[in-house]
Amino acid sequence: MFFPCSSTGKSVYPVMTTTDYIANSSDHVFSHGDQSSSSGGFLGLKQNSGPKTDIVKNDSINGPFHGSESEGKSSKMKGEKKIKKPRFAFQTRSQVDILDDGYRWRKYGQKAVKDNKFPRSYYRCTHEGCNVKKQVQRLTKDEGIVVTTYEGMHNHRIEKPTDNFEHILNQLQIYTPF
DNA sequence: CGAATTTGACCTGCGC
DNA sequence: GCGCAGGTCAAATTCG
Repeated sequence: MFFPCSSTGKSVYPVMTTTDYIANSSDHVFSHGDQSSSSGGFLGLKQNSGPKTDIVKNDSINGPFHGSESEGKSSKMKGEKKIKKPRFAFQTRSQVDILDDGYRWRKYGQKAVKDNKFPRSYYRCTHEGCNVKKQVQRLTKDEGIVVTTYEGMHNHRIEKPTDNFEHILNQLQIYTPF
């Protein structure tokens, strides 16, 4: 296991899913045939079987995320929150929630969601000026799946040299039309 | 001792 | 207008 999360030998593999399902809350997106795991390693980017790799992301109108950072932190984040930031989610097959992707995340909240019995965790990138957020949620349907939703883009280099995962992220950025 | 996590309160958007 | 659901803050606590 050469993943950063080494300790627990989890298998992170396919990267895909848009953020549509989050906005529309349509569950059909989850019905991918995940049994295709272990198909040529974790790097499911090569949609060989055709199941995943649907990075489409729907940042709707606003186009690129220029306003991702610098949110109105005046008092309690009021106003100027109209622009929705582009978000995109991955589904990962993992036994642990903490998917260490090489960045340093600080947890700032945890909430129970209505449909899922598992709580959702909110993380924020600790890098100065990098307000990238992500949330991790485990599916009630099958707890082997963890959905990680990223919000925003890192404006700095990866902090932890994690072997080849940086390469994966690179590909991700290529796939994402930002 | 500083940084990260925990956890309940608080805020906001949305549907009724 | 109210209540619910989701998202964030911040004080206290734990961890390294």
